[in-house]
Amino acid sequence: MPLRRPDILRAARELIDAEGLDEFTARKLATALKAPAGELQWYFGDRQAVLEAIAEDLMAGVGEPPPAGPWDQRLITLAHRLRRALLGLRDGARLFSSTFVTEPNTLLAGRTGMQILIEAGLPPDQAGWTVMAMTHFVVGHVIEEQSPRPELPADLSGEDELIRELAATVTADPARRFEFGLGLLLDGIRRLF
Amino acid sequence: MPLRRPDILRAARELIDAEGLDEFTARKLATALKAPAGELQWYFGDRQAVLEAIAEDLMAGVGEPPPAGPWDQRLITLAHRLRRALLGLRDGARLFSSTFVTEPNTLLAGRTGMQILIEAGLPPDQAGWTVMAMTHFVVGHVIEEQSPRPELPADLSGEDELIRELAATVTADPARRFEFGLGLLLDGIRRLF
DNA sequence: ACCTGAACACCGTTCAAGT
DNA sequence: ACCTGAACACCGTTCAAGT
Repeated sequence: MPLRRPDILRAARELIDAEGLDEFTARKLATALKAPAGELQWYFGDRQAVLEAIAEDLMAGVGEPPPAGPWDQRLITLAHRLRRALLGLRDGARLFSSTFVTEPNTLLAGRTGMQILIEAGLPPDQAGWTVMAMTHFVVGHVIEEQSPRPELPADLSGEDELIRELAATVTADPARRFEFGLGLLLDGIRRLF
Repeated sequence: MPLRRPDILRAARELIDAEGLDEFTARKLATALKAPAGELQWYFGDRQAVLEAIAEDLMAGVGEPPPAGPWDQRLITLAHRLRRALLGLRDGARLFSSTFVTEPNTLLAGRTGMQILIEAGLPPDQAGWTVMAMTHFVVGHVIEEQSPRPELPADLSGEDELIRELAATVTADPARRFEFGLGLLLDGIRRLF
C-alpha cells in the first residue's frame, strides 16, 4: 500500500504540532508512517518539499472571496483568516515564511486581496504592494506570537520605566495587539483613496 | 589560546553569509576556527546560543536615539536602521525572527521606538503596540526580501490578469515596496494623535 | 517498474580521559 | 580547573540490490 499524500501531510503536521518545527525530521516522519527511511524522498522529494506542501495546505480557504461588503471589512477578514491559518499549526508562521510557494491556495490568497483593493478603486500596483505589506505584518506578528519567549525576570523593578512598559507590551494579549496593528495599517490604506 | 567571543561570532557570520542559515552547523564553525568539535558547547553553549548572540549583535546601533526632528521622521529612521541591520547578514531576518533576545542592543531598539512615540504624546501602551507592529512589518518584509524565490515561469500569458500583477509586485524593487508599506503604517500611526 | 534498506557523509552534544 | 577528542545517538539522502 503506497503512502498517500494526505496521510504523509497529516502525519507531518501531527509531528510538528507535537514537537515543534525544529524537531521535525524526515526520519521521524518515516517512522510515524511505518515506512523505511528513504521512502519520503522516493514519493515526495526532500524535507523542504514536505514543508512547502504543508505551507500550501495551510493556505486552504484563506483566499476564498470574503462576503460582499465594504472593501476594508473584506480586507480585514482576509487578514484574520491568514492569521488563523498560520496559528493552525505550531510554528506555522515560521514554516510559512521559510517557503516561497507558488501553488493555487497561496496564490489565491494574494490574488483575492488584490481583487478587493482593485474593485475598491486602487491601481493594480498599489493594490499588490498593499497586500504584500499587510501579509508581512501578519506573518511577522504570528511568528512573534508563536515563538516561545524566555521567562522574563519576574522582578523588573531595577529596570527603567520604558523597559517595564516594553515588557508589558510583549506580554499583552496577542489577539488585541494584532487588532491594533492591523487597525494602523488599515487607517493608512484608507488614506490611499 | 582560548577562542574569543568576537572571533567565534565573526566566523559564524562569515559562514552564514557564504552558505546560508540552513547550511550553518556548529561543526563547520568549529572547523573554521580550527577547534575541536565540542569546543563550541564548552565556550558558548549550544548552536542556538550562537544564533542568539548573532541576533543581538545585528541590533548594535539600531536603538541609538535618532537625530532630533519630527517624531515620524525619527521613527522612519529607526525602521530603516532595523531593515539595514537585518539585511546585513544573509538570512538575517529569518535568524532574528527565530530568536527572542532580551539583551541590551535588542531591548534598546524597542525602547527607543517607544520613547520617540511617548515624547510625541502617545500613551505608553499604544507606543509599545505601535513599535511592535512596525517591527513585525519590517521583519516580515525582510524575511520575504531575503528569501530565495523560485524562478517564476517566464511565460505568464496563460495566467489571469491579477496573477500577472501579483508576479509583478513580487519582482518589484524591495526598497520601494518597503517604503510604500512603511508609509501606510506611518499614515495609520499619525491618525493616533 | 517500483520499492527498500543498507550505507554514506554528515549532524549536535556529552563526558571520560587527559593536562 | 580547564580542555579535548572519541563516542553516542542521531540526521538527510542516495542508490545498489531486490521484487
